[in-house]
Amino acid sequence: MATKKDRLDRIIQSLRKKGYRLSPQRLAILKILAQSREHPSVAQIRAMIKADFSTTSPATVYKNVSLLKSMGEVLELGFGNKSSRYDGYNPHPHPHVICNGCGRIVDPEYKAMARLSREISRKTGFRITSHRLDFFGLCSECQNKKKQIEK
Amino acid sequence: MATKKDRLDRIIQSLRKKGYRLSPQRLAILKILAQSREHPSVAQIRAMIKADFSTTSPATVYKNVSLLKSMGEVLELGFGNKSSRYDGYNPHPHPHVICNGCGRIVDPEYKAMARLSREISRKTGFRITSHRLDFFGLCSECQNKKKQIEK
DNA sequence: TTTTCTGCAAATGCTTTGCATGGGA
DNA sequence: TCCCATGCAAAGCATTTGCAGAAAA
Repeated sequence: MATKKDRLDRIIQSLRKKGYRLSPQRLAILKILAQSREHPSVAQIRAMIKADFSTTSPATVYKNVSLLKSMGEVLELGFGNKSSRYDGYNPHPHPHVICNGCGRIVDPEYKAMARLSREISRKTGFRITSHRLDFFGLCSECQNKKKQIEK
Repeated sequence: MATKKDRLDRIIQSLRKKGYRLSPQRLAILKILAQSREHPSVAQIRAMIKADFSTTSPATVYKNVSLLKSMGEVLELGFGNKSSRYDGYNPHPHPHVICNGCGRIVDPEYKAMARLSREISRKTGFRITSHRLDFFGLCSECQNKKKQIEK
């Protein structure tokens, strides 16, 4: 599947065009964000590159994530207390389903948000520019684990 | 309209039943949360009671909000960076429309979330227990202010 | 060589916790 | 009187910022 590589290349071109450099650390972070569907946190990104770059600081990861966010190449999913998760695979607003057990985040199929957004705009008078739709619950694995414990 | 008072009384009864006390500060915080539709932050609540209780600490407001949250009487709207906003008027999940200009939060009418939630559950295998739907944009007043500036 | 990037440490901002004092019931 | 609640101060955490040295281009 060429899509993932295309996405990575696109971001790399965009960085080059704007005069940013491609350090090995930046490239590693970039690959994770552009190619994984895991919606990783900064700590998770840091853990994933630890084998190759053991001294990479949280600050470096934060700075790179912020840069990509400001370029519109990464979507931040902030939560009240827990740390933010990042989506560089699909950086445009879309629904997320979040497991309260294991913390995994998946993308369900759902296409009707644009229509709903227009409806809300009409009802409230707001000019709506973005949205956020999250569902919280237990994934099937965590449901099973819970059943095991209850036995 | 008796609804607002009813809601306040209901919470007061619930607190009494559980052995919690009704300090004047707690009552003031409670009134704001149960009766206003402003979705205030802790800082805003503190500002609103300042005239009557000038020495009330943030900790006290946080403790009261947390207590009401744990009783299911207040809904917390957490954001990534900004401070949380609280809804004690309608503590059950419902859509919010948030102005990026002035920070106001309003409740649009929308009833179809239960159906959507079931659809997502079927598609993903999650057992969904809660959700969050936010729209971001500019309220009509902030749209007008923006136009004034652009002239 | 120039300028950006990294990574340490310090700073920030919201929220929570600990604890002595105050005050409902 | 008995505990719970308040409010100060300190601690916690995620994130941001400052800066000197490292390293892309």
